[in-house]
Amino acid sequence: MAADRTRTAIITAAERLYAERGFADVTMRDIVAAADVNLAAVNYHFGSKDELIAELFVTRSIATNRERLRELKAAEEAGNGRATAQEIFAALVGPTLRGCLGEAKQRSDAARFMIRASIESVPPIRKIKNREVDHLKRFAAALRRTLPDHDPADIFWALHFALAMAHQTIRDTERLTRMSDGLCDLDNVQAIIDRVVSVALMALTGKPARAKARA
Amino acid sequence: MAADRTRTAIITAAERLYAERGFADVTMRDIVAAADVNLAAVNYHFGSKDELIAELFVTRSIATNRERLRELKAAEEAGNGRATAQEIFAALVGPTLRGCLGEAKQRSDAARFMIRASIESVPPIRKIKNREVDHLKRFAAALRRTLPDHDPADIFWALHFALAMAHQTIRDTERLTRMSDGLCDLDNVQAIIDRVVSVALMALTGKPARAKARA
DNA sequence: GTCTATACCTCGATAGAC
DNA sequence: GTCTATCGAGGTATAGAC
Repeated sequence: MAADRTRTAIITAAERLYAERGFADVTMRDIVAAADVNLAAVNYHFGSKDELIAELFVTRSIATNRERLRELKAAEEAGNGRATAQEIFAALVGPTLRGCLGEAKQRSDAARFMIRASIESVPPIRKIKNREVDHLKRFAAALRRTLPDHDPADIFWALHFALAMAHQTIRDTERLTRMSDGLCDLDNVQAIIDRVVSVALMALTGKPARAKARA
Repeated sequence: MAADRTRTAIITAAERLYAERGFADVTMRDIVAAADVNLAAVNYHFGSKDELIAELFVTRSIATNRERLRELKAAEEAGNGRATAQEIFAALVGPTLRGCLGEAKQRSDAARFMIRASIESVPPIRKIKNREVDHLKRFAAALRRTLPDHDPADIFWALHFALAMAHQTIRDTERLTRMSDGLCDLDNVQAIIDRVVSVALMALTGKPARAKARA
């Protein structure tokens, strides 16, 4: 239990510092100072700096992925086993976008940490993302159930593009704001989700999205 | 001239090593050993490791941006001052995708370096990318000339999405391949450009792209 | 099993000789 | 311009206290 306290203190301090200052600027000595523990405690509990970062990222990723699957299941149950393509894309990009965009003031350390992870793409996190494939295959499978006549390759491309748009929007919020001189509204998260989903749908079907597929 | 030789040797060796092994695994001592120069030479000629990386990236970026603008101008001249939206998007994403995708064996160090830069997004390179805004505004301006009745915000969103799709395709080639079990063809670069452009167009106009706007 | 003090090694940077 | 020597910072490893 004393062990738990130290471990938790490290996790909390590390997530906060990385969220605030990014991965490049935070050293292990910074973290242990903030957590008020000994330098060697990080290696004892996590093995290495990279494994600490990996654990932080995995914890938050699991939460996001769970929320994605929850939305997917809910849509499938509401549709008697078939979600609409629109709902599937929304389940994929909605949780991430809702977590990372919106009013900056009230953002949690967890949300800001995930934004950093997206922007800075440090080696331990890259390795984990490469294993995200199985999770994505579930959304591909859902789309194939809904659109059995579609070319499977087009389905994968559409998923790939949906993720691309969502992640780049999180990553390059600032560039989009500056390029558009503030014209692109990045506070209305639902509007952004709708936009990404609608483009992903068009990528898939070659047609503009109908406003509402099901009430 | 002796100075030039040293400087060039460092640049060549650094680009090759970064291309081969990524930024995280290559130290300055690796670079100077490969270039057969003294350790202090890097700091003398470039100031710091980060400035060396920045110079490598800027050099290659300028080449890409020049090619983008060349394509844009060519299309505008062919269209008497107005390029089609299709041509504008193609000018934006074509040079990058042609440089970074396609047959892996014949990829130059320069191309592989740019792929690494895209994937690993190391601090000095992030800083430079943030100044890319002026370049993008030229493409926004071209689109506004071609589509004067469109909502400007939609134009910026479409440009943002086009870049997102292109960069993610370069960055996550492997994930897309694995997710689709090899079904998505990443060797046919022109087909990928067409796909990205067509989705960007739909994002902009809300309609599927016509096959050829102008012969 | 948990934690601490401390030493080690690699890396980027720099001062000063040539 | 180039080189040697060395410094400080950062991540890691270990020996031993509790």
